[in-house]
Amino acid sequence: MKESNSIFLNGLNEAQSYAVDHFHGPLLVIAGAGSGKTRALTHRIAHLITEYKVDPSSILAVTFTNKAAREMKDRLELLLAKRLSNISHGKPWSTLQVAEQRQIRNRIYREISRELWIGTFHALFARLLRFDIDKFKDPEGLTWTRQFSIYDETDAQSLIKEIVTQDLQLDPKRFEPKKVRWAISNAKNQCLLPDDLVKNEEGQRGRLVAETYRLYRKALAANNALDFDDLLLIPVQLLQQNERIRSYWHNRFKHILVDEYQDTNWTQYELIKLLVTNGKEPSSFENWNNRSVFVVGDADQSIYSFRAADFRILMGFQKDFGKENQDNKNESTLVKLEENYRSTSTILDAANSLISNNKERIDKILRATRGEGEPIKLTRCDDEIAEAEAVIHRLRILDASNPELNWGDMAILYRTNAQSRAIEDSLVRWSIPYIVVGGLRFYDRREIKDLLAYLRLLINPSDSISLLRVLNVPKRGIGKTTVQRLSDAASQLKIPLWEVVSDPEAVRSLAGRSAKGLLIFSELINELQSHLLSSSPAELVQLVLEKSGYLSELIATGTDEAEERRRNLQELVNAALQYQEESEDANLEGFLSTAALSSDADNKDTASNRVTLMTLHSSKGLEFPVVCLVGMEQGLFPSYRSLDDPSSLEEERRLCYVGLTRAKEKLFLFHATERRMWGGMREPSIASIFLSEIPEELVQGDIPLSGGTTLRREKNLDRLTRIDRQENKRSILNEAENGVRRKYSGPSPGKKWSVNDKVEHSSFGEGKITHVFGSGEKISLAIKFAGMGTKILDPRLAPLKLIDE
DNA sequence: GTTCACGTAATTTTT
DNA sequence: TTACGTGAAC
Repeated sequence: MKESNSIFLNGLNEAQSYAVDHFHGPLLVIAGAGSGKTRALTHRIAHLITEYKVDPSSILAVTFTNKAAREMKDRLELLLAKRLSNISHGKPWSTLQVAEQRQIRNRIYREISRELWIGTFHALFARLLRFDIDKFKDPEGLTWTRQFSIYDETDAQSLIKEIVTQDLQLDPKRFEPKKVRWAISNAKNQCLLPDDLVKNEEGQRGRLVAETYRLYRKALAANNALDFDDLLLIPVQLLQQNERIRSYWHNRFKHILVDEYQDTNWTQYELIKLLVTNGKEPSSFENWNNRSVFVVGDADQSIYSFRAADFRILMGFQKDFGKENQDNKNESTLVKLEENYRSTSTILDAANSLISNNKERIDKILRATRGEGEPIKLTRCDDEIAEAEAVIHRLRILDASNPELNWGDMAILYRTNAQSRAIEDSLVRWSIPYIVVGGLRFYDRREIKDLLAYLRLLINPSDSISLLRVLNVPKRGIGKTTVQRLSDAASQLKIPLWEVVSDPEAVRSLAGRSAKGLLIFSELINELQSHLLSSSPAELVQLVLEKSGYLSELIATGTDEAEERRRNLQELVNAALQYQEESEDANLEGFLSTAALSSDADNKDTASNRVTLMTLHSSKGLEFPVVCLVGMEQGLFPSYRSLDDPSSLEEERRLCYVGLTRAKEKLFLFHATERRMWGGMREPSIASIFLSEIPEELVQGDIPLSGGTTLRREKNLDRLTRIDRQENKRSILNEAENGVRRKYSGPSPGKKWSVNDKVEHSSFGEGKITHVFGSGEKISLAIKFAGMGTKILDPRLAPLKLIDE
């Protein structure tokens, strides 16, 4: 069946090759950071199609982000195009004319990539539901149609708030909608229904959460809407209850690949199981002919347990799927990719050492394939402003002294989004181009959400959340009291709000003087609906913009802000056009799904040469030659919520591991001794425990930098600093040398604390100093206490005594 | 019905 | 420090 010497096995190491060539049955690939995981995935798909003659439409590949999906598609297309170029033109891809290349790409698209299902769990199963949700039979009789809306977090929360205040008549201050929403989301991600929650939950509060969950589900159905979690949970229920549909998808998807398997939750796991075994117990599932499930992950990079991900699913993979099969066929179900092609050995040693402090993990190491590189540099700063300046200082030195490095090669990573602000200020001051990933999503801008709400309402008039959003936008003189009266009527009659709004009789009798606006509105919607079948998504966006009066209102306002909004809306038309180009059967439902499920990180264009700012979470799967990791402080990273919970602390440590392993060449760590949390309050902070878990010999320490006070004075000298920037690069380099020299010229006055000293703490007992951070006034110590682990303490405050030997 | 001003709460991480 | 929700004035 298989031709030997597949070109897709060339250039792979033994483990990668084994993974790519695996055909029948389950396989778990433990893939450390930078071990060529995406390479294995794309080569495998190409190999399955070309060597094992697998039909592309029977392949399902699940990624964690849309961006990863796109990258996988692109790389796969290129692999296949190169092969086809050799076969059909007899020459390498790079020597082909542009027209020939395009011709090949088109052919690959038509015959292969169009057929593949590659995407996130949410996107793929939303697609499945667009086929089959009308066949779903809910035990409580709830129904949805294929035109369902997808609610984002805000929509979901307002629905829950309505239930809490209106239906349950509870005080939203005591029974917070946000927390309830979180509890419900958690339940859904563990495959639990309201009834399961009733059984599990003890006490008043738990029962209220379960009741809210039940009502929320009912409300979603009434709006013909699903939240993100439903996109996974409803398919599970549907596949469990409907044997015909289950068999169809089971027979269709013969080869399933899951990336970032450590971050799957139990609902996603259930989906995989249903598709792979057609609902049978996985351990007794035998029929692996021409069928595989191939999961790739790294338990050390599991960072989404707050979203109900559970890396024990990864740890249990071998036990779950076909243990007997393994014995019968003498086939191993595990392969480890441990050779790292990304980072210097210094960076890897640091990461390996850090992660070895975790107890719960699969044993695995990263073997370096590259040179030692430079030491990691650690900088202590006075506060977050000084920290930002120190980071920028670093980047400027690099820019000046390494011609091959571009701004686009550098990334600044942080624990929380709020930390970006101080850094952005500094970047602006030094006129360094940058991009913040993961801030406000394009699709979350007010004007965009307004327009999308119109579109959602057009295809799904039951969607009252969308209706309420646009009913009086732009202003039509429809106020709160009118809306309340109409809503009351709708809920008494148990019909969607739209049916009241669109009934002229009802409007006249209920609305009084806002009747006119309401009539205009329902006429508008009716007219727009008449274009639904004949117009493309982009045309519909344009139509809504014009006919609703949204555009003319913005033009009339004439402010800069209105102009910005107008531009964004134009961008939405472009987004719709792009969607139409990219998808075969473009329709409005599809466009709205794409909009709902896209994230800011997906839109990051790697082409532009800018410094990247993002959270550690969004950095997963990426790599940069230069990485700056800021805010390495107890309470910030690790987050204060994890400080007294060992398993959350382990998750924070994994997050740190992810951060460190993003760096290819140069890694810089920063922490501040004082940080403005919110408002004007400054809070002292001590170095992160993670810093003490990186071997000291890999780190070149502390360059003292001028503090916040000096910088604030400098703000007035903005012009001067700009001039400074124009100066030749040597001055910047001198500055750097000075910085380093300062470190060595000033021996620490707090000399009495040094590494390996034995100390006694009044409550922790005897310990040994493993790290000294800073010096003089700003000193803190990492001390390893017997049986207590390592603590970071400020010796000026902590009851510590030096023990002489 | 609309607008504006004031008070209060918030900071983990995201499909 | 900002962003949001509430309430009272227009």
